[in-house]
Amino acid sequence: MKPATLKEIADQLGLSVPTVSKALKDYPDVSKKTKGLVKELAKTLNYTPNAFAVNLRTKESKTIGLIIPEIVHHFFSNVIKGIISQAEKKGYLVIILQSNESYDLEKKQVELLLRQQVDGVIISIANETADFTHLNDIININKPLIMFDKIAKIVPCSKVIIDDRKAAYDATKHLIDIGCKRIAHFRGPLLPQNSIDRFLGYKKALLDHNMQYDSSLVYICECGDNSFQEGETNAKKILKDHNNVDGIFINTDLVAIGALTEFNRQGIKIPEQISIVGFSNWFMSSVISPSLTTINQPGFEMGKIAFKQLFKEMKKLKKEKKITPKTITLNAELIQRDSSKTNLD
Amino acid sequence: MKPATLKEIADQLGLSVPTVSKALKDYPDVSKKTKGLVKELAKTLNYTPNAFAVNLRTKESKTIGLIIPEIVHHFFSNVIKGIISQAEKKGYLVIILQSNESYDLEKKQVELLLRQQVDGVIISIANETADFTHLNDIININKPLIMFDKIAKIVPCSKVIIDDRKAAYDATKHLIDIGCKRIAHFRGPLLPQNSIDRFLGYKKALLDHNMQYDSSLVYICECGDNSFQEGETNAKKILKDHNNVDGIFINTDLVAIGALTEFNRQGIKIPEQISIVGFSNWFMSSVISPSLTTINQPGFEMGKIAFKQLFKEMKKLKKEKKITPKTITLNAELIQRDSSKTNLD
DNA sequence: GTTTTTTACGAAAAGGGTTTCGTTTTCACT
DNA sequence: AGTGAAAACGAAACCCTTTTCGTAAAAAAC
Repeated sequence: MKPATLKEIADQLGLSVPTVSKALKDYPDVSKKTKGLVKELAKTLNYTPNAFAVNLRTKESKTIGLIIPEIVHHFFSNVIKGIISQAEKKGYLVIILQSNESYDLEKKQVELLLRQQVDGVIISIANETADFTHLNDIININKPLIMFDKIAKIVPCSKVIIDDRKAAYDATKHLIDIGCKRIAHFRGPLLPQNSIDRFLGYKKALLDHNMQYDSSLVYICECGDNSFQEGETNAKKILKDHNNVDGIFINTDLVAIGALTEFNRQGIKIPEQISIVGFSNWFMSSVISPSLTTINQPGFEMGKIAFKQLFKEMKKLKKEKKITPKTITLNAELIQRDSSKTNLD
Repeated sequence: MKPATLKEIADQLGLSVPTVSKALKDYPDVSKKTKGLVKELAKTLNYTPNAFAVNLRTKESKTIGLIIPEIVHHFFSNVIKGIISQAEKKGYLVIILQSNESYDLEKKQVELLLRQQVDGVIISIANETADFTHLNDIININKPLIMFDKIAKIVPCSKVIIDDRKAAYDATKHLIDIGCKRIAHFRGPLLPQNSIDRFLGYKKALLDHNMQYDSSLVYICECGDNSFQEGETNAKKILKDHNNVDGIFINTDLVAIGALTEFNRQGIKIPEQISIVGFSNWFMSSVISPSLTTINQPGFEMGKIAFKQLFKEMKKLKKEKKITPKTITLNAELIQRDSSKTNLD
């Protein structure tokens, strides 16, 4: 059951290969009669063009690459879903790779994707990544690159993000509004832009409302594989070190849920004694008890928009040489739940 | 910055294209001196072979396809991770598509993958899928196919599964062992083999232990996008219809968590009044309260093994024509947590 | 010094399609 | 009948690499 080729169709009809090719693609210089014959035979032979040959000629693979730090992750899997759904509509397939938050892996994977001649790349960079030559390589061979969520400002490509600083500001302000007097922050790693921005938003909200910023109230989490445990650990630490904390803004939901679990275990009342606000709105957060106040990070939409932008740029690069990078900022709203009910009423 | 080709290297060194090609691949009929020159220039020009041309020649894409019903899903994202991690080791890339539990989409996606000439396919079929010609098509063009989790027994390909019937039997027996007298079952849709098997395991456990099987205690869930809501709905129903139920075995964790949430809301004590056992061991299940007793379904490992089997078959099909399908059954253990503590002590 | 073997390279075909350009055929118009 | 244009097709080049096979030059054997 070998797939049929143009040559076979041509031979059977006494035509040449180019004519058959053109007939199938409705070129104007093929007669209607011939087109009919060709298309009919193509159908009965179940002809599909050999993608390898087409790719070689057209220099397009109709495939894009996606690199993310972690697949088993509510936010990222939503992004994947958004990208795939949109890509499918436009006839593109998506190759997914996982960097495991490792710079070395990320670099290798970019090379892999370029070798496989993907038409474009979408990436959320690893926490470790501080050197961006592998990303600039993509841009230099004139392939479009889109960064989302964890981006690097220096890299001259389009980006899809939320306003992390504002969202963090809102989250912290919410804690202030409900009466928290001493607000801690579990921040993410030092490098990623989004964890920096969330920290800055937290800090600014404090200062804007005449509250003291105390660096000893800021705990760092790796936010990697064992985020949940980090939440538990830091919850223990904070109870020991700062028993007067009455609010915590936490960099990501999974850590927040870990902390919440530990507080529950120790009999600390949430939100009466400590209010908690997470970040990302994992599905889980609506289900645990108490349910978690958090920032909704629209993963599915980010994925869709990231692909749409990539598609635009792929199209544009066929005609022109340069594209002007664009940064798209999506809205991220606070979702108020039980972990931060006001104690002022 | 166009990538270098063999021709460019050949021209610069005054050699022919075939010689350069052979030099890079250490053919014995190229002198050491020439090899040295070629490899050096290849490095400075940053040569990488054009994948399109290689694919066309070798008829391999070093790419496999993966079709799953839903990406935002703890079990499936773990499978994806397992497959990708293993594929990367062997130099394969993975194209992921999502069927959304739709037969039509699944069919189209198989066609897409075949057109893109993937070297093999791994699939967990949609709930809707009852016709398997699209899958047999893959086998007929002599490409290896692996089914996992949601399989179809009729399709002559290798499969990676757990023993759903035994696992369900164990889950139900656990409920019997801790003293439940009237055990309900929230089952999955009617078609998928695994939801049938789980139902049969439930039934057999009842009969083996002299308990009456009552079909009115079996509720059907679609287990699709709104599994959680289905859990809530069915929990409400069962409270109205059968207020003497004291144990439920539920087809999947997400539904179980929905039910649990509803019971919590209505003040039903878990496990004192009703014991619950889920299926799959989502991460969430260990975190909610009470934590959920469940069956651990090893997604990551299933993914790894599925790819390993696919790899074996891809290798084998290069030499021989036929492969003999193999079914690999993994172990799935009961994880006992708080939603089913014994009330017999 | 001639024959045989080995070494080192290149020509050519193949893989399957796309696209440009030229050629033949057909038809319309004077 | 003669000219010009339009219609319908095919030759050839191209995309880049791989592999078989043939050949020339160099080395070894007699």
